[in-house]
Order: sequence, then structure tokens, then C-alpha cells
Amino acid sequence: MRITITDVARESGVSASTVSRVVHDNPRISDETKSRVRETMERLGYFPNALARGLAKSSTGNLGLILPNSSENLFVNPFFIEAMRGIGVEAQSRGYNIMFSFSNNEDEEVGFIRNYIKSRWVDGIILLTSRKNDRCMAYLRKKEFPFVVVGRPDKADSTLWVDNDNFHAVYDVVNLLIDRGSRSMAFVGGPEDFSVTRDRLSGYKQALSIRGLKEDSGLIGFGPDFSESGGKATMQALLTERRPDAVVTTDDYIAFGVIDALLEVGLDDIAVVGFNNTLRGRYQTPTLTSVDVNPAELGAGAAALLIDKVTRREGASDHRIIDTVLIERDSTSGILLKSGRKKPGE
Amino acid sequence: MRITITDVARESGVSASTVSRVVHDNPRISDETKSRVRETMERLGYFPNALARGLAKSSTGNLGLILPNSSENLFVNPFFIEAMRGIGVEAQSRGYNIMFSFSNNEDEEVGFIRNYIKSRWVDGIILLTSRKNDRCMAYLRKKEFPFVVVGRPDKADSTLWVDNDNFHAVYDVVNLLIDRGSRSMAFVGGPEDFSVTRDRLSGYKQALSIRGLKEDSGLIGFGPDFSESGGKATMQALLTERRPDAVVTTDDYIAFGVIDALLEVGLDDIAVVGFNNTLRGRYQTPTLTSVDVNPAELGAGAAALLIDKVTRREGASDHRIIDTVLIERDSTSGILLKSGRKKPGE
DNA sequence: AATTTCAAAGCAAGCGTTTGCACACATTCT
DNA sequence: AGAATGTGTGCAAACGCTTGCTTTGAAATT
Repeated sequence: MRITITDVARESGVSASTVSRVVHDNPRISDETKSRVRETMERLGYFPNALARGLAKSSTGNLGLILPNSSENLFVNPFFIEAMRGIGVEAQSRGYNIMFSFSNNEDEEVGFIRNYIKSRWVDGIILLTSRKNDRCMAYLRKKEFPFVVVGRPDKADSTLWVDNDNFHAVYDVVNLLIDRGSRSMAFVGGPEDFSVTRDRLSGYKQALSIRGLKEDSGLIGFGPDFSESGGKATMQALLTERRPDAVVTTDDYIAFGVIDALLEVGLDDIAVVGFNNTLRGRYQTPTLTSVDVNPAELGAGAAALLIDKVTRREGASDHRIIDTVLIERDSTSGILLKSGRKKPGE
Repeated sequence: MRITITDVARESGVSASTVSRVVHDNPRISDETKSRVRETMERLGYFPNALARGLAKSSTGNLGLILPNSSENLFVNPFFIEAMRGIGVEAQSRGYNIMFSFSNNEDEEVGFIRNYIKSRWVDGIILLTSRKNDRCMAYLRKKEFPFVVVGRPDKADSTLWVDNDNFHAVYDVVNLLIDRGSRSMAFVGGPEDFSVTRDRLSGYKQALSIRGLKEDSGLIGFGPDFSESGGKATMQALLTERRPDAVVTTDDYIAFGVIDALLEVGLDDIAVVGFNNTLRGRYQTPTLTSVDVNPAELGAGAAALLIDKVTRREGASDHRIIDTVLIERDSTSGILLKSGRKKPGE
């Protein structure tokens, strides 16, 4: 027989309400009673039933995590598992549990969110990507349900968000490339409706203008996704019109595709930069200069923000910016050598 | 105001119990009533409260997932995210939710399990690794709580499990290497208390003996973990005594370490095989022959088994074997070339 | 015509907590 | 001494659903 609050109450000669108040350390209960009740709880091995508690308080202490439509490349990317870890660790340390679901498309995502909300499993929801006109966000806003998004939201309202300073991250990349001698730098991004793509593009444009280089729309391309094949195709299209001396991309996998496209036409002296500091970028040939976006911190920040919100903590801010780290490797050392060996002297 | 089962009842002129029975499609309710009630539910947008339901049924429809102590290398390994995906997809398709937690050590794991069970958040638990004398398993058995483990359990009792046929997987690898000409084959495994290590070792021994090669304990080593550095150190130790012509490992990362150790002493003609078919193995130099263990299938199988169990489905078996696929690449093509180019003619 | 059988639906007691309000008693103030 | 505070607990009504047992009325059986 499972032991309940009434067992504890009977056993320590008080009412169930008193036991409940002891559990919550209510100041109206005398220290004497508290310690007596606590001793009984200990002895009986009492543990509150989360469901009953949730029902009574109408709040669960769970957060829902929506993983984006899993085009395969999203899962070879350690970004997500790292973000999940950040979320998990932060949530655990504050007594929250995480429920997750995998979806195949935006419809399914909305379906899961709907289910989480309506069945009252969770107190808040974490979205792991930010898109323009995101239907998940629209739904959550309509329902006025607490949520946080990793990435800058499309609309500037009270939405909680956590993101890198993508503008500055790219700004630094562009400066590095200019310092390395680039005069005609291309930009190959993911889909244009992701805020991360748009932010990085504007960092690119700003930096060019500040350094006195002309922006050229012929040097800017957007892929259909964040995949290697998408990056390759985009680069190939771009190459029919222009011959850049460096390429800034918004993801390592896009960068791999770009490098592929370049090498295929014999261009092995073009600098390429990726984002997300993937493992493959560290081992492939050439090793890839990349921006580490600190996914675990992004996740932890998101969880923290959301928990602050649902616990109505005072003075909680509505966003958080996570630092990035630019990691320079061979792909910007001056020459893309097929052999992958570092250019001597760089 | 949130709408409840009584609202639906009132609105369609029946009792709450009837509505509940309609929701569960109880045959004792007439079709006429069912359709009337369903129409009302639709119109009102009724959605059952999962907490209340769980409290009444004392079951939640949630499963708990315990991710192993996160030594970093476990997370660069796509095995886990893939397994999670398999679990998630299977669970979702059967109306179950997944809660997960990250732990840093076995104590924490047991703590999370205890919490899941005692607070009654979940109906069953999935363990993602199987160790000898695992305290999690011991605890779960003591509590008689339903769980499933990925990997063969240490004790042969009624424990649910799903695993590859590690014995045969290694058996095939050994045969391949012998066919390629190996006569002195080493085995470098992970920690000996993981059942996966022990199973693969016995496959190795069997295959050797069947093919008429002598087993040599000097050719067998176990690393402290599944990491690159561990693999390297183990191989280095082994090399002080022996000079094998091929190495079977139990993980790609161990294999990377092994290759490193070999190349450092100038041995570039030794065949090496890994497990888990990691991305890095596909791109590094040389590309690595590896066994794909189908992590998503392992995860899905685990979820399926556990759900069958907690729903007391008839005829549910207690384990499931998932096929592996041996993927041959350059590292067994005869010579480990530093350039990573395929040996011509192989 | 009286009795049995059966289908369909309702009653009410849980499931285990939380919490506003009431209550009893002991202090302190006029 | 009577009134006003304060302090520590208990009562009982939620929270929203499930389910064993009953009831009701009609059809089938003797």
C-alpha cells in the first residue's frame, strides 16, 4: 500500500492540511509540529503524489520541449543534444521535469503543443527554433501560454527568447576574413525565414559597409535548408555569376556543401567559415573555421527564463544573450588544400 | 474558464460517467448517445485533463528516460539522440509521453529513478545502458517497477531488454578480417562491466576459434571508457607486447584512438573496425569500417516492449533483437594510408 | 401476467493534494 | 473584566476524472 498524506497525518496526530503545510514549510505551523511531522514522513517514507498535487494546484512542474521537424541533418548536428542537455540540467536543478516530442512538420509541432497545453501536462513550452510566421508561436500567443524560443522571435512583443548575438558573431567573422585579405566575400545562408539567417545576413552587410566594401546581391544566396546538399547547390548557382574569394555560411553543413562545390570546379584557395562548431568540421579536410554558439548555454538560458516566468519571479527579464566563440582552423588559413594540411607559415 | 467533463455532460444531457465512457469508447454506451456526446465535445473543444485522469486511474501514460552519466563522448555520439528519436516516435505513436533526465553519476541516476517512481510521474522507465551490477536495475527490481534496458541485462530474469546480436555482429567482423588476411587480431573494448563489451568479446573469441585461430590474452584490452583517449592508451599498452595485423574495437571513438596509437608508431597497414557508424568515421582519414547498430530501432523497440508491459498486453515477449549492418570502408581495405585515399584495386 | 434478462445510463465514492475560512485558545490592550 | 489581536490547526470544498454498483425501463421468457 502506497502511503499518502493522510497516513502521515494520522500517524503524527495532525490533520492532512497541516502535513501539507509542513511539506511547503508554511510559517504558520509551529517548529515543534513541523519537526514531529517531518520525522513521521521520514519514517514512513512519504513522497507527495505529483499528479494529485498538480491537480490541486493546477500546475505541474513540467516543461514541454518541441524538437524541430527532424530533417536528418538537424540530428547529426550536436547542437540539439547539447541544447537539450542544457535545458535538462537547468530544469532539474530547479525541480522541473522535461517532456519532449519529435515532429515531422509544423502541423505536427502545433499538434503536440496543443496536446501539451490542453491535456495540461506542462506549465510552459520551449521551442528550439525561431522562424518567421511560425505557427507554433502564433498558436502559443493566441492561447497566451508561457513559452520561450531559442533564437530571436519574429515579432517584438513580450515573447521570451534566448539567442546569440548573431549580428556580432558574423561581424567578427567578416572582419577576420577581411583581415585575411578578402575583398569579395559571399554569404550563403539557410532558409531566409529563419531569424538566425536574417540576423547573420545583416551582420555581414553591416561589417562590409563599415569596412568600406560594397555589398553585392550577386554574392548572397539562401539554401532550402541547413544541409550539405543545399549548401552545395546554392554555391553552385552563385558561382555561375561570381567568383568570391571567401564565403561566410550560417552552418557547418552548409559550409561543407560550399567547399564541395568549390573544389569540384577547382577552386581550392577560397576561405570558408561555418557555424556550430561541429565535430565533423574538426576532423574533415580541410578543418573548418567555425563559430561555437554555446548550445548548452542557450538551452539552460531558455529553461531558466521560462521557469522564472511560470513562477512569476520578480524582475525576470525577457531575453538572454549567449556569447559565441570564433574558432579559427584551416579553412581560413589562406588556401583550401585538398590534402588538408595547413599552409606553411600561416 | 476551462471546460471539463461535467460541462460536456450537462450540455449533452447525460452524466459525467457517460461522457467518460464515451471518451473510452465503452461498448455499454449506445451509438446514438456516443455520437451526441462526441458532437458536444467537439463543439465545446473538450480535452481531458491528464492529471485528473492519471490520478483516477493511477497511471500516467508517461515513460521516464534515464540518460547515462554524460561523459562527454557519449554526447558527440549520435547513438543517443538517435535512440531518443526512436523512443520518442514509438511512444508518441502510442499516445505516451517521454520525460528525460541527465545524470552525472550512478547515484544521480538512482535518485532520478526514485523520484520518478515515488512522485508517480511515469508508468515505466527506460535505461539506455546495461552494466554489470547496475544499481539502477537493482533499485527498479527491488521496487518491482516496470522498466526496459537497452543492452542485455546482467541477470537473466524477467527483465525486458532490447539489444543487437552483438555476438554475431562481431563474429561477422572477425570473419571479414580473416578473409582480408588477418592472422593476429587484437580486441580493444570499453569497460569490461558493460554487457556490450563482454558480448562482443565472446563473439570475437568464438569466431577465432571456429576459424582455427588461437586466442591470445595478450591481444585483448579494455579501456576505461568509450573515449578516444581511452582507446589510444589501451592500444599503446597492448603494443608494448604484441604486433597485431588487425584490431576489432567496440566503438568508433575507441577505434579513432587505436588508429592514433598505431600511426604514432608508424603502423599504417593495420586494419581497424569500429562500432556505431559515427559521422566522424565517415569523414575522417582513413574512413572507418564500422558496424551500424540501428540506434533508432533499439530505442523504438525498447519503448514498444515497455508499453506492451505496462498495458499488460498479451503475448508480449521480453526482449527484442535488432539487426546490425557492417559497413566496410577504407580502414579495412588492407592498408591504413595517412592520405586516406583508397588503396587501388581493393 | 409474473418473472427473468438485458441494455443503457446514473450515483457516488474514490484518487491525493491544496487552501480559504473558521475556530479555539492564549495574549495583550483598554 | 471585557474586547481586540495573534497564533497554530482543522474543516471541507475544490481539482477533474474513473469505475463498481445500482437503477430504470423494455424485451424476452415461462
